[in-house]
Amino acid sequence: MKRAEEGQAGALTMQKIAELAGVSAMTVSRALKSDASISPETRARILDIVSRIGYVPDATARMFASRRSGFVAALVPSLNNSNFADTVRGMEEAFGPAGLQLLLGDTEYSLSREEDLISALLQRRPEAIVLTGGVHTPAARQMLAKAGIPIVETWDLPKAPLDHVVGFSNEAAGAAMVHYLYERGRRNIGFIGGATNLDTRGSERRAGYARAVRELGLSRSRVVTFGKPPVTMSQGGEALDLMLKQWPEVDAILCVSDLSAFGVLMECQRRGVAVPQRLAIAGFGDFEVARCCHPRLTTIAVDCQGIGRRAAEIVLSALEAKKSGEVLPPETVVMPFEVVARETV
Amino acid sequence: MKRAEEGQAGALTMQKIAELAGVSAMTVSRALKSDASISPETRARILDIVSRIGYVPDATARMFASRRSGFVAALVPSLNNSNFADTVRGMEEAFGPAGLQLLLGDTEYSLSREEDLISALLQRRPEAIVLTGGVHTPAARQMLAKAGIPIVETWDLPKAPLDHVVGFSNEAAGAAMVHYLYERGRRNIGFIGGATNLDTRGSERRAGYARAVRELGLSRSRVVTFGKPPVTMSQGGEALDLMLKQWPEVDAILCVSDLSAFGVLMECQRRGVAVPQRLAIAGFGDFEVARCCHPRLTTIAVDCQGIGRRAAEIVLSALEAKKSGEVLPPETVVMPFEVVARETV
DNA sequence: CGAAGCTGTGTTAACGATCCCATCATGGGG
DNA sequence: CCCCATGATGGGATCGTTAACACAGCTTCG
Repeated sequence: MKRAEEGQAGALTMQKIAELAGVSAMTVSRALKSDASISPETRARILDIVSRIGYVPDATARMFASRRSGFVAALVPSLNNSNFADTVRGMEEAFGPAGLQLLLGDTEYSLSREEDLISALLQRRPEAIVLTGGVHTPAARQMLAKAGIPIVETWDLPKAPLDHVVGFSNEAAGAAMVHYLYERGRRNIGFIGGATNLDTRGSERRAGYARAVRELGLSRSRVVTFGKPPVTMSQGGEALDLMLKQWPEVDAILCVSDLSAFGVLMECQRRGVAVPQRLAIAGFGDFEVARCCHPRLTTIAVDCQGIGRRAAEIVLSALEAKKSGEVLPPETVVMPFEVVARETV
Repeated sequence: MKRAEEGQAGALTMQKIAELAGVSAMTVSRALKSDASISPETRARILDIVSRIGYVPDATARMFASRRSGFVAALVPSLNNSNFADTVRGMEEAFGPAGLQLLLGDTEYSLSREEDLISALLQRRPEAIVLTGGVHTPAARQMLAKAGIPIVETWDLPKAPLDHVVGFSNEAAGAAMVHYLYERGRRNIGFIGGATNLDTRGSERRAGYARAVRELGLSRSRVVTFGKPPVTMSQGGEALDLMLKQWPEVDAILCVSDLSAFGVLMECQRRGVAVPQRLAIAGFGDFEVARCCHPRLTTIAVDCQGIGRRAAEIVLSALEAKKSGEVLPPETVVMPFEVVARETV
């Protein structure tokens, strides 16, 4: 019964096509590959039959026979974040045409969840894996090393990379924004970010803030941490309250992301705090909301999609090299970031 | 060389484990399944060896041998949209524990891209497929019917469902918001949405708007369409300009999503248009930005994550039924939506 | 003109797990 | 004491495709 239904599709196999075309299964297989040696006439005849009868090759069997899964695993802290979604899109753009399927995992900013996902995804024998960030559990590092596939860490510049890297220095970005605020005359600069170190990129930005404040000889650092990542817009607003209570003299706030910066901005409007006259606000990530809100948010722009695209290109060339037995030496691509001056500073 | 590296992991097979444990490969297989008939001692001994030596079963081979892929395909119009990202998260929460891996595809609001993705994903022999919306190309419908797997269409209530449905009436939602605006005394209500019919949910909402305007006997409908989906925040602002030029008397605007509504709101602030006194604004989707902006956006809330979770539950029960040869009758789950009154109306 | 190389195709043997059935103990009931 | 049900394990066959090699028929070139 169930068999019969599936029979239509399930029974269709290369062998059947081969019989219809009067060739061997192998020839059908060759007809479906672009680079195989087969006469144009035979290929045309087979492809015609294939399309007319609606045969779809079984990718599972192909993977199994060729020992190539056609998968690339990618882990992001959150899919519900336009920056990472852009990176995923960049990867898809490059992997799709190459016939590679992206296996996505959402770590929810948790290293242990990352470890679980790595172990689960490795069962699928991906041909490469793209990670976000440079911090992983020891078990995860071990599994990855043992997997023997190209690895790309993104969005960060790890001290001890596992393999390839496509990222930028979040620490430098944080410092750069402090310098920008300083240039614009701000002297009492605060920082709002997450309460944990789970978002390592956020922690790096905070470290950059602290370094710059020290370097510039500003009297003290004013840091309000709030909530687990991802830090929400609303939490930005709540953090502003704490910030103003503790350091009423603060005249500029650097936020871990545009989302929290937006929350701060809206809370300022509710309280009648003049932005940027009384308080300057800076974000990170150049989210759409930062370009559109009023006043427009000064922020740091990164080419998120470019990170994904570059990561994918590295994976593709590593896989290409692997065909001829080579192993590409680890490569680190440093992506630029840019302070985007708008209206909140 | 390359072989040698992979040798560590690649050479490990059930046969090896079986030899080490002094049993047959079949017994190792049983030890790794939870419901197989095997003695507790044997299982414990095998599992001990497995974990000590770090053997990871090859999911590809398992898929192939058991004719079960462990995949569920899911197509969304855009990953970079918090509503759909939430739906994906809802699915992941339900599929993960069930050992199913989500294969995600991003249709970019294009039916032909959806068709391509369906054809590509079907090669992976997913056990079920979750789609967004109820409109698909004829070729796509045919492929899906032929695949003989459970299908769930989400985020809409298709007239002719392919199989199961978890959605709500976008048309009714659009109409409901018009009625709400009417109750609040607005009589000159406009609509801002995308210029194409690619976003079928958006088109439905517009249809609901048009119907409600007619029903309420409002003099005319005022529709500004702008850009391809996804309609951005900035496009909302630009559309406001067109709206005010064409119909200066408009006193309320219903937007296809919170993102465009937010763009409208910000543009109002730049122009000094008082919201809601002079102009009421309503959005759709209850995005975080709607909850956090100032003034807070009146919108329509849907349980996006719940849609994903319910869709996954239906898939799981359909797969469960399939084991015993049954085919579940098509089920339609209507999710509620709710007008969330805030400060822009 | 024969050796060598190329092209197009077929044959065979995997790939690594699971399925189905057979087999062998073991123990309880007649 | 024997028979049969039950539980635990093993032995092949098998899933659909591709890799590797074989080979026939041509062309090319010394």
